[in-house]
Amino acid sequence: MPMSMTKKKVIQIGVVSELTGLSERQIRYYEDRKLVFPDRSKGGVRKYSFEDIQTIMDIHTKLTNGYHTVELKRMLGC
Amino acid sequence: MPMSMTKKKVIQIGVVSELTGLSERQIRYYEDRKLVFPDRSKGGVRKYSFEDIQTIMDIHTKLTNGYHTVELKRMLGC
DNA sequence: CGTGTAAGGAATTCTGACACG
DNA sequence: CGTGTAAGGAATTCTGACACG
Repeated sequence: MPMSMTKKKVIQIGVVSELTGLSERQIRYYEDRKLVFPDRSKGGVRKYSFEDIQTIMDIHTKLTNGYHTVELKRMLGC
Repeated sequence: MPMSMTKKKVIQIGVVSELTGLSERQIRYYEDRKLVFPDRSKGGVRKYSFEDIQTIMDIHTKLTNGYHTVELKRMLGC
């Protein structure tokens, strides 16, 4: 039953921003586009996992390569 | 050069409190006693690693077993 | 000694919107 | 479309102190 560390949602957006080099705006936008799914604290603060950070960096790379968020969403279940 | 995830200081005290079941007061006290060494954000907010969380739980267990923080500090370099 | 708490301030995050295009 | 920004409020964290003992 213990969840692997990579999937534990414990990191706040400020740290994610530092680790990825992306703006909080970008990170929140990817969530808006249904590409990342952070948890929320009782107060509504977003919590990400290390896996989410990987995903976010991947999203940004693909956007840089010309993809659109809608296409990335389609690619999800593959 | 990449640091292992277990040592990345990215978790704030609120989450550490949830994961360990300890109060923030207790967690801060262990730092005061030089038993844990979180990083700090520019604004002074504490950031812990998964390894720190292990350490904190271990400290609390030992305190429960009758040890004192001073003794735990001595045990550190062994 | 190790921990609880009330106190006031500061850092961090949140949302919705306007902007560009 | 994807991202920047200013705006105001809310959640979270910080420190130093008093308390018990």
